[in-house]
Amino acid sequence: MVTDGLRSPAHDDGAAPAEETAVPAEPGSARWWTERALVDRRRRPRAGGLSTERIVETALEILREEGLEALTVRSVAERLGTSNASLYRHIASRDELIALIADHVMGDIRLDRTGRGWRADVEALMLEMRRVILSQPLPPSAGRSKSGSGSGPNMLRLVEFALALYREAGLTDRQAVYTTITMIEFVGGSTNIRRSPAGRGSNGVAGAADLRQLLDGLPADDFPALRTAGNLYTAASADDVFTHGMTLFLDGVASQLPSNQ
Amino acid sequence: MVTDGLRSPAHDDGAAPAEETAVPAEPGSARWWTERALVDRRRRPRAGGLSTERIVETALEILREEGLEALTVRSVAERLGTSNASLYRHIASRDELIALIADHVMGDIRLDRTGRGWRADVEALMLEMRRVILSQPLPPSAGRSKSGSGSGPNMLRLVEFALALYREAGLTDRQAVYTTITMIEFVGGSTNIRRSPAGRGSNGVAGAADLRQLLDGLPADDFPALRTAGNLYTAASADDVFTHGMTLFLDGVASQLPSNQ
DNA sequence: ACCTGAACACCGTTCAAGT
DNA sequence: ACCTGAACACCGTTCAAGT
Repeated sequence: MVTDGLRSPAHDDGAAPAEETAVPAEPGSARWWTERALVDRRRRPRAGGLSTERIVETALEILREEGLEALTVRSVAERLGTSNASLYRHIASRDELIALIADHVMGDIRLDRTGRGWRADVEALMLEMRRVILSQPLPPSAGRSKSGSGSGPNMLRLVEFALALYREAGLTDRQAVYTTITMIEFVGGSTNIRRSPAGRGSNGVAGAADLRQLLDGLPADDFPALRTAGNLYTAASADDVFTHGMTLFLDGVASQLPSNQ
Repeated sequence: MVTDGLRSPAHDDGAAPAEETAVPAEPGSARWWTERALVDRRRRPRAGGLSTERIVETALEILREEGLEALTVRSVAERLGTSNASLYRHIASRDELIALIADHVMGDIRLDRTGRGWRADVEALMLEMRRVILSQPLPPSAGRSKSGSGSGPNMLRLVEFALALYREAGLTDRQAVYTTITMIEFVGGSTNIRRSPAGRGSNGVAGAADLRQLLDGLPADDFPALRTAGNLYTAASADDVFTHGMTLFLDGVASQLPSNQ
């Protein structure tokens, strides 16, 4: 399954004189970011013309104002006052656009030390990550879910910051790497589900009544634990769950520090 | 933003005589599952006709054989030998189909006790969840990312099992609920990113060389931690990272047990 | 090198008409 | 109640032709 992304079932192996490009890099992957940096260098933008930057910012506007479904190549072009075909001079596909947006947004994450030790630093970082990811309107994992994700400049900057944090806290290089990746996955996972239908910043409480009703309709004897814990389950806010999960994570990290052994 | 899912910008408030339905429930939400259970009861299937079950199973075939992009309402209809319009007698939209698939797949998760204590039980459960989620071919969070997710019958069955596990381990009701949700989010998050371009069961090692090259091209002084930890970062396998994260999680849970205080 | 109108090959969904 | 052909209103992407 090498020609992923192509629609035609016909492969053209050997037809082209093999210009080293072989398989096109998947948007968001390490190779894609590498190749993109090279291509970007030989651009000759015109006065008042398009640019990747302008495209991404316009796309982000649409995303925030109208949601993911409204974000089409055509809608971006329209808002920019050009034809949709013009965008393909700067991005090769809609997937590329989304990969660019995903990393662009991560640039909003503030990377600050609190001065109150590693645990406070990590906690602040995780809350900040969550804040920014949730400020992204709709595609909970649109960009992040792609394979090889996390290779964009802003994600690398985040990884660098986190690695240093964990190393200074006392973890080994190996532990720091694994813990950093785990942290990123965990925060991402916490924003994937249990967001209320309304979207944005709501806490899941909105759907509590609906969930309550669903549980009430269940066969009484088949879900004893869910029955007794019912109210807690339906009313659990996403923020509280995140705080709890973060505590578990931090406790786990703490138990690996040399000072703890 | 109440008319989510509709394309027309025109609202028809007051036009319809308000048949209690108001806003249509979002596919995968608690209310949607509840309403669906009712509708399913008054079906009168014909001999050899369609059924939601057949549609979901056919869709899953396409998903496994050809990936998410190939899964269209039309392709499902074609494989079933009917017109695409016919499917709309059983599902109201493609989103509904995906929500049904997402929960259907969760039915493959085996819920067994190991007999070796809560920690072994939780570990087995998490590995089993991960196995099944990764066996789902491509939509890492297609169904799970929708708001209010986790209300399908198979997810409820999983939640029930996990709640009982944590309660018996010694957590309070509240802790058990929060820990269960955290666990589900964590496992989901671990399958969202860092899967190799090839898809399936690969461990991220596939893209190691590409990532290595990307790091080598970075400004030397800006990423010191990433530089020194570089090889570990590029070569980290998704399975090893998951195992590490699971250990952090389990250690965190252990520290909350009464026996630990 | 950049931009564009027009077209191609798809989508999901609806609806009137049939059984 | 169920099924369907045909159509509607979109998509992403390509390509020849322009500057």
